[in-house]
Amino acid sequence: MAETPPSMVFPVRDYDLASTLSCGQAFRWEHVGAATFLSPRAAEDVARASSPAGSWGVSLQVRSSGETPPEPAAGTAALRGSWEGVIGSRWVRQTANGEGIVAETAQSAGDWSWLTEYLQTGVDMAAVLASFPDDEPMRAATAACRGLRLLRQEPWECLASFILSSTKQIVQIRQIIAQLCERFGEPVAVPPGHAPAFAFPSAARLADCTEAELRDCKMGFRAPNLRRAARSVAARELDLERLRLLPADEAREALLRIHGVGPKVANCVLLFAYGFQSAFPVDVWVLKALRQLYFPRRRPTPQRLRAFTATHFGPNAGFAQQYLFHYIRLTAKQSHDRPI
DNA sequence: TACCAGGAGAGCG
DNA sequence: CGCTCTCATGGT
Repeated sequence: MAETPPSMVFPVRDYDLASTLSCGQAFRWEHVGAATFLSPRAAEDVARASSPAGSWGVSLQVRSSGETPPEPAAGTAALRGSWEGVIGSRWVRQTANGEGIVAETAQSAGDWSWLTEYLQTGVDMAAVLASFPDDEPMRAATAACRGLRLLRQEPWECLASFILSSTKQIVQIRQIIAQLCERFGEPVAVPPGHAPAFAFPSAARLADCTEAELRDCKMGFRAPNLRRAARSVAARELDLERLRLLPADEAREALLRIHGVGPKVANCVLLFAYGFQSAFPVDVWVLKALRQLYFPRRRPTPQRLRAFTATHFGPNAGFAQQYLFHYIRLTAKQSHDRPI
């Protein structure tokens, strides 16, 4: 008898799975629309607590000073449907229902700590939100992006991904990484009949690639940077695990020594892989948000801006940054969809 | 068609 | 420090 594929329900509130998996922290999650489930049990898990969209995540306490009643943030992706991807060497499908997240794998899932760690389901969002500055921009951002979370990713995949991210649109980063995984990643177990899936290629594997092979994945001038980083990790000149033990500033220094890693990419890795909550990546979008929301009339010098981001947003500045990032992109999209 | 994208590095004043 | 130019590719 074939045993039923593993599935599990994680009860968690204030978790917008769609926004979190698609907002540009990680680049491999695919939305698959209506879920087709491996097992009746998983389908049951999803259906059991399924509820109308409006009642999802209602427990959150943040709202913009007595204005709108709590309802799903405008612009967030549909609650229905699933997200498929690979974490480490495990294929996984995730579906949000009314009470939490239903996860399915293709093979033994062990104790699922690999998934709860990745999703950071144990984070107390009320505490995080309470630590944000009480100003209008943050009120607006947290109200619009309710349930947005930070993932905790594997350092090499995160570093490599963000080396590839510079001056690229998110859709394009996804394409590059998809090709990289398909060509150089180890295949992982998938459900019967499912399209093949691949792990993110190891540093050792990418270190063996020629620059031309990497350029074939359309990464352009980023190819030599990725290759050098891969060789450095593979040769144990750079120990990414060691960085976990360091203070944030020392870990940042180590990352900045990598060719192709500047302040923005270093902060992304500090935040998305190592969980240094103070890291505050400033990309073109966050820069736009900061100027528009906090410095509407004058143009702050880079130095002034650095001082501001280092002090204004508190101990969870990185979290605040992700809310600003998502918020400014939502409003940009909306104004594009429906010009005034 | 132009402009821009989750930048970084090198050269310059 | 702050400015500018280049790098490769494709989306909007």
